[in-house]
Amino acid sequence: MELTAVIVAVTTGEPRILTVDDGKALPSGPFELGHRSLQIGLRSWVERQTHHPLGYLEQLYTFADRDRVQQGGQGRAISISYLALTRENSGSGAHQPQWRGWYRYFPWEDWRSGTPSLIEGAVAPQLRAWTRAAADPAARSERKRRVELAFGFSGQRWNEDLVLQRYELLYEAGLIPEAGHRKAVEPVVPGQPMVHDHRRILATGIARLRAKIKYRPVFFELMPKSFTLLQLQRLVEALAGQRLHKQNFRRLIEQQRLVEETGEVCTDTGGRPAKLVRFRRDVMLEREIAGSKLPLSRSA
Amino acid sequence: MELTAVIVAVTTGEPRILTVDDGKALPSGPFELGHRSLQIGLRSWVERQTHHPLGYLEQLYTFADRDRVQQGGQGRAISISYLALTRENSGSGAHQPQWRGWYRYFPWEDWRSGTPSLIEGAVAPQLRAWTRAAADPAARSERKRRVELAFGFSGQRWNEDLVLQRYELLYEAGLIPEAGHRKAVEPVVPGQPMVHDHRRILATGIARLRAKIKYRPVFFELMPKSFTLLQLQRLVEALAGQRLHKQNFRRLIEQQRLVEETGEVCTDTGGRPAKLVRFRRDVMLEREIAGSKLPLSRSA
DNA sequence: GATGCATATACGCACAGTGAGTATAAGATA
DNA sequence: TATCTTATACTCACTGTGCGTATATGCATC
Repeated sequence: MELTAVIVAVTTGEPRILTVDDGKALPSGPFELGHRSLQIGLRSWVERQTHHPLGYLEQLYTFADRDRVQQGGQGRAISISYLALTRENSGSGAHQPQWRGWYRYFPWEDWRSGTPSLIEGAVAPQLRAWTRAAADPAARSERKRRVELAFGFSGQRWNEDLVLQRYELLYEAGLIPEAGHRKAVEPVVPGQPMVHDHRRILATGIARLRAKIKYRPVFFELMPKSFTLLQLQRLVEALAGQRLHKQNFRRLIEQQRLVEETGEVCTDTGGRPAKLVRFRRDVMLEREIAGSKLPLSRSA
Repeated sequence: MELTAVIVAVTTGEPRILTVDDGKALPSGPFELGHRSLQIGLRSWVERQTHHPLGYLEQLYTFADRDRVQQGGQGRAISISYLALTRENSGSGAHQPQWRGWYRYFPWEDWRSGTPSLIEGAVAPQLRAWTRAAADPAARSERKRRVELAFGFSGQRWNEDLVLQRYELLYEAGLIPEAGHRKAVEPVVPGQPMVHDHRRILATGIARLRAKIKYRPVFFELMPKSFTLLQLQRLVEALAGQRLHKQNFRRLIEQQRLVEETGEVCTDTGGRPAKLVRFRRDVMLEREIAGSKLPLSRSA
């Protein structure tokens, strides 16, 4: 049994993850520690690695497929993955794990400066070729539908949450080196590979985080104690891979009363100094009871 | 390694789960089947049990705590739990698993006929006593806050999604028999216990399902081929444990174009016959790209 | 067969949330 | 001082949603 962790921090506007083996793997290992629960063991392990208190920890998924061969060969290898949010702290030393920007692994996921050029340059044509290569018309239209849905070709908006679906489509289409397709000259989509299914686990983590920030303000775990609203916006944009509307972002944060002013200002913003704010920890919990999208009946 | 499944069906307006051991346990077992993935193995196993195709299957959570002692004593016992949606089919035979209404295990979760009486009768007073029994004022106010949040005392709306939080609070307060608190005469809250942590797994499943129906129409997996809108509403109400506003529910379903008319009507409704509708499978996939709650910037 | 009952279906209205734009404030810098 | 840059305030339109009223259409009953 093995744990794998997607440990996220955002530094200088870039979302990064903690990696080992020169960026080719996520930190993982057999965590047969003496702790009462996996969660607690993982938490202390991550805190030793990052020298930062771990704000948020969440289980992602458990893989236990037969392809995952266990060392020793008896039974299935089980891999439990976690998502953790923290802040980067340059742990020195040669054998320290390293922080890497996550868009290096998924360059097609960063839409902050508009549509990434590799979408039209590499992804779209190769996915279209894969679509055409389907065996029968039914499979072809099914592929077409999935591609259009996940990548927003044909007009739909790009949905930043579908990270995993997009990765799996590319994988299925043989455009991901990890798929290990036979053809030697197989063209692949840019993006650094990882060992085993680590890039898939990372995609799961990014997708989960992107979905989560919409209904729970977990992003505060990634911020310093005090910050400006623009810094917060840049962080959310970094995670979502999308530009946000500045005025509306402020309104959202303010009307939810997520922050309070510290009284100080930050003058190194270039223009008018911005007020520094801090996160109101107490609302984190209030937010929990938020809304439902069911048409509830209060009276009857 | 063990799999545990929360298998849900809704019959005659009651959400039910497949149980074994006279309702005291969820179906589970060491699934060392020859299948490629756990998912596939579990799917075929459930389909054999229910004689129905399994519409929806989702991993819930993996427990691997030290308290869970493995038979044989080596290492942790790992338990992977799944949520499955299907339709009930009375499998005959004496040793067949049995369907049980899930509110038998969580009577405080059914608000369809107003606030359950056991909330004011048993839950609230005992939770208040537990709150008062905290060691210091800080712990007391923390308990108070958590209780008010989860159970909506002090004015907030009842949030039907917080099934797990409520169960864990009651557990922590010693009001759940499974907690195995020392005191022999410990008063407990009504609700049938289960073996091990099965009731906790069930709570996880209910919570996940209640959250899911808000942004993905999974409830169609639980319906027959054709149905009336009121039947669909009753099913959603059964899952959510809440009454819904009829006109708004219809509007919601219609404007999302989730169903189409079959042309037939159902006359055994009592009053004016209702049109029969069927689910439009194709929108299931469109729905995926739905909305984001981030203040996106489309132009800039 | 007229009447009432029960359910289905249609429509209207108020209000909150949200996408998007314009305008003003306040510091830095040439 | 003029200009640039960023911060902050305000407006407006549109949509989603909670909730109520009105109408349609079958059935049971007298």
